Amino acid sequence: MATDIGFFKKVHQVAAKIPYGRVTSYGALAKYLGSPKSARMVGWAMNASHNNPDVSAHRVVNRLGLLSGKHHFGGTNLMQQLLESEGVVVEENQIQNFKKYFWDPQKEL
DNA sequence: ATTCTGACGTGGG
DNA sequence: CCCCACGCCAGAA
Repeated sequence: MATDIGFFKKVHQVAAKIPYGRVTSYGALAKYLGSPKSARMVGWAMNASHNNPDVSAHRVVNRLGLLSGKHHFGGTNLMQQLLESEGVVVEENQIQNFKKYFWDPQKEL
């Protein structure tokens, strides 16, 4: 049923709305979904989002702006390249001016 | 069925 | 400042 939306699906739907050139954190998404302590699941959901072309998992990083999930992007610096191609500055696997690029679903959605 | 692990975050010592 | 433990849910062995 379409009403059977689980945590993963919710994550996918929100993640799919992350604007171009913006990033957010797993915790922020989790919090928006009503489970601030389920940040891990958000990351897990990203793993499942490989089937969802609408979900850009590379725009989701941990709360420090670290590309913690880059190892799941083909195993190379693909994630960083994608971000940089969107105008996001990434250095040492960490997003610079993270706060500036940060997209808060609670605030902007 | 049980156990462990995993793209995290917060809190306590 | 650093280290450890807990919570959360799903999937794999």
